[in-house]
Amino acid sequence: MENTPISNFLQTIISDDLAEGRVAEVVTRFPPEPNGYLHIGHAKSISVNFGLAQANGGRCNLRFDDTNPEKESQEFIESIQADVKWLGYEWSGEVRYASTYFQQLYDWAVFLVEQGKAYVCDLNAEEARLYRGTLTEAGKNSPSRDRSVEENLDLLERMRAGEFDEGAKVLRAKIDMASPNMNMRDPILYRIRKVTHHQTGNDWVIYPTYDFAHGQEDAIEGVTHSICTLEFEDHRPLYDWFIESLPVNSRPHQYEFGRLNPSYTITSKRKLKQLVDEDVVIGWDDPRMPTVSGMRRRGYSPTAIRKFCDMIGTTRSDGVVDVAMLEFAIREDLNENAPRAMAVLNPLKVVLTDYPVEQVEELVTPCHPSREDLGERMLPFTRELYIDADDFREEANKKYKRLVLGKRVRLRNAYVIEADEAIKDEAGNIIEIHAHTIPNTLGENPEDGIKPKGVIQWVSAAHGERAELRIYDRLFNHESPDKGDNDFMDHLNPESLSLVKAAWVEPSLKSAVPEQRFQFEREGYFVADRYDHSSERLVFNKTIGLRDTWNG
RNA sequence: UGGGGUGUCGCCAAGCGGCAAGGCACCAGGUUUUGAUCCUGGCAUUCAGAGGUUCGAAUCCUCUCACCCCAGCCA
Repeated sequence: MENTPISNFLQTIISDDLAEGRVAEVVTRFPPEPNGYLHIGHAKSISVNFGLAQANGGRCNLRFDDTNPEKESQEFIESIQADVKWLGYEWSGEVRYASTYFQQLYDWAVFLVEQGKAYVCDLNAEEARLYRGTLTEAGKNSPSRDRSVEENLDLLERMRAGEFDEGAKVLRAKIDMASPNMNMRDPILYRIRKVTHHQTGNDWVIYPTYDFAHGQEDAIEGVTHSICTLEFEDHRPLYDWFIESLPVNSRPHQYEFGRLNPSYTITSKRKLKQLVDEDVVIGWDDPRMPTVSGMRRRGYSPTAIRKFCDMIGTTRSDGVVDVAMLEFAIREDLNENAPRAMAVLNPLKVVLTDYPVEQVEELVTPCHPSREDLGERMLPFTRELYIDADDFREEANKKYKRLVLGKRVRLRNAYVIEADEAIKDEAGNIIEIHAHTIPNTLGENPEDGIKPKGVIQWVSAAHGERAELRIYDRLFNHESPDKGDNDFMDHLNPESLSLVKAAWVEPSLKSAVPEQRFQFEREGYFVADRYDHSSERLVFNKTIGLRDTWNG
């Protein structure tokens, strides 16, 4: 992958550290907890961490922060690895797990106890909350705070041995219950959880908390720049406290950046899970989901997602990014790289009355207007065709550039035709158009000088293929669905999915393979569904429409 | 109201004492067998606000205001 030059506050810090010799090699890490699928916000974190390592000749680890077995699973571990790979990144060495450091972490906990810097606390969760104080009032010391080192050592060992019930005891750091930073009020290092861990099985009944684990994991791996989001800023003093209190063999530093908030979307794992659990969407990889796997199924490319992350930059300010930028990124990639094809979503039959009944012309057409390397495909042209019902009107003003009775239009990549008659049923609905071709207009303008004003797509009625088209729109119709008093469930877009069960598409599409992307001309970008599409059943998902500046 | 942060065009974002990059969006033209693409031009006398320092401030100082995060044995 190309090393695009990055310029942001993190790169500045790294450049200085390298220049001053504070670090010899840049080591970062992407540390997801395997308790859900990756979403666009994670994609940004991945882009930041892997991107910085790449740009500075360093390395980036993939490390599962699996310190809370209750919420985690192997399913998520696998999906996360697949997503990172799909995005085009390669982690350094083997996949890491916080759980492989559990023994080291425990040894360090013992060390803190021996130093008189940690103690076993008997307060239950409710009591601990009361003792913690509030944002404006100092907390009170736990009655367990002054236990002897010997007693603490004994109790900790027995916690590990499973002698106590869940919640009965915790190990806490002895720092300062009056600290204005809540994280420093004797934070919890270990809690008792008698559950099977997806990696370590039943080896442990006590598990380290994020705070006690994260910085030490970084130190063990030699991470130099531990990059996370802004909400962890208050944890940095604690992160440093552990690193300075423990005999670790490297000195990582934590830096924070502002998390990504795209408009019209939510990125809370809890809320995304709710959408899945309540069947609002069909799963984590529903094409409407802002998950990496959802965007993949929707037709977004890794290139576009990475481009988007580069476009929005990395800063410490917290804002809402217009999804139009994401849409721009995917259009830019697909405009350049997606082969063109024709599809008719709302079919209206056209009979070319002057065209021989049995005749079939094989029109060889480029797959892309400027990319010759994308090849050609064959378009069969016949007497009966389908065009989109929206592309015909009995009468219209001059702004309308499609087919009108008595007027001409260009059939894309084929002839100019002129509409003669609209055939209607008893109810007055137009069911068929009779038209005729203008001679010698294949690749040429009409000889009489009367040029058609517009161009429309078409599919041969005799050769077209039926296809199911899934038309997606944004999942929410509110710019910030979950900000302030908003209940995101109140802002679901009822039209986020509409099915076109029987569109007509050009025959070349029969050979499309799952995940192949196309531009259906004048309609938008579509991708053959990753799971449901086959040559026997054509299924395409709409990724994004073409930019539309026509307000008529 | 304790602590930690952030405030530069509708949105994102450069800028780090010398006189406001860029992208998205938008608007106006041009090209065009996709009302797409592409091309050209427009789009902050002003940097949350008020004072101050300075020949000179978005950049330094002071105060004010707004918004975000923190009281999980979640991460």
